[in-house]
Amino acid sequence: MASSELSLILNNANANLYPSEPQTNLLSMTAPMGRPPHLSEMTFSSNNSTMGSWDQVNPQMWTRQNVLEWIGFHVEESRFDASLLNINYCNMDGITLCTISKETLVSMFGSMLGERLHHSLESQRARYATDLSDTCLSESELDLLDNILQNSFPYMHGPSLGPLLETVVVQPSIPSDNSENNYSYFDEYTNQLTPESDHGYDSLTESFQSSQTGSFLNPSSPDSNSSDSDPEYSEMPYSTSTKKFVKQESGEPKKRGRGRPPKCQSEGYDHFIQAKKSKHAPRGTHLWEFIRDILIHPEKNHGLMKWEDRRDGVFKFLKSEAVAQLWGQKKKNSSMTYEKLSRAMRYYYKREILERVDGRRLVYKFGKNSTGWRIEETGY
DNA sequence: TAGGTGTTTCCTGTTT
DNA sequence: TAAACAGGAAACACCT
Repeated sequence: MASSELSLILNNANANLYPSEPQTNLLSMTAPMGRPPHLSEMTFSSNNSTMGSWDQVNPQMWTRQNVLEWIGFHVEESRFDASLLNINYCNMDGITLCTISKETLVSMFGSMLGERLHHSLESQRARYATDLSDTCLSESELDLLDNILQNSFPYMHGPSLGPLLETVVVQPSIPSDNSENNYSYFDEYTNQLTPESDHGYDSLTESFQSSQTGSFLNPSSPDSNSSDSDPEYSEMPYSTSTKKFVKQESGEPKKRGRGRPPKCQSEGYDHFIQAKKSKHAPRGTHLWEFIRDILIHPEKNHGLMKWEDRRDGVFKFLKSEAVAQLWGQKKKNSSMTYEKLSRAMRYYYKREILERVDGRRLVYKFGKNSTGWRIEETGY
């Protein structure tokens, strides 16, 4: 099932995994290093009480900046004493925000501001509430988001928190059928992974902007196997579906030919191409490096992958589709699946970047041409 | 601009 | 029966 929010979560994850560009600071931080700044130590720079870009976006699509901007707007509007707030409560993205109940908002921001925020949030959501009937998160996604929330608000305990995920809905624009979307595992990843891994891929902002333009409309969804009659395609705003392209070409849906079909030239697709070209992925970050980076930070990968034999470089995918989605987000490709990822992995056999591990599913081994994963290299 | 590289996409068939 | 594996084929995007 589609999930632009999960896509955003992935963007966040990738932005944190591979922070390539400085984020636009909405806040001027004056707090000393080493501790999270209190809200009173910051100045909202959202044009003082003017609505920011958040007003133009579905709350579920808000970035952390959008959320901060939104909170800042209401702090200003209500002349609320910002010193009473904790910045930790403001550090969330839209999807997380939308899972929070009114009671929780009140407990976080106080009755006055909390209620105001809740009211504003509901209003905003109502503005963008379209066809949410079939876009609820799957149970596993809810579980995963629950984890996200636990990670995001570790300081919030007790019954007041309530069932935060009850209200989670997702948008239909970016199909992503994977049930293992546990991407905010990386929410706290900031600057944790190997610095070399930052090769100028995505920034959160750009990922978000691109997704806003429809750049990531998903041409196929992994679990559906995307049959030609998949109604999802006909509802896509832009004709980015390769299958659709084939259909249009031949008139009658038939077996498509081998290989990657040429992409269509619709206006939407031009936009897509533009977005991609303007933010190309430079060399340096390869799939195997991406995999390696997840592996060499076991304390952060939260069960996506694990070492089977650290010394020999044998590892296993625990959440294969989640890893694939994460990789897809990194490459701005929302239709990435484990099947495709694994094909790319298999090409590494020839180059001896990976070695085959026979008889074991989801298990691979680094080959002699891979680097940076050995204990001697990483130091741990 | 052409060629190389590294995927990405899709496929059929096989194995677990 | 589904998921994963295997590998051919071709397209695509980026780099040199």
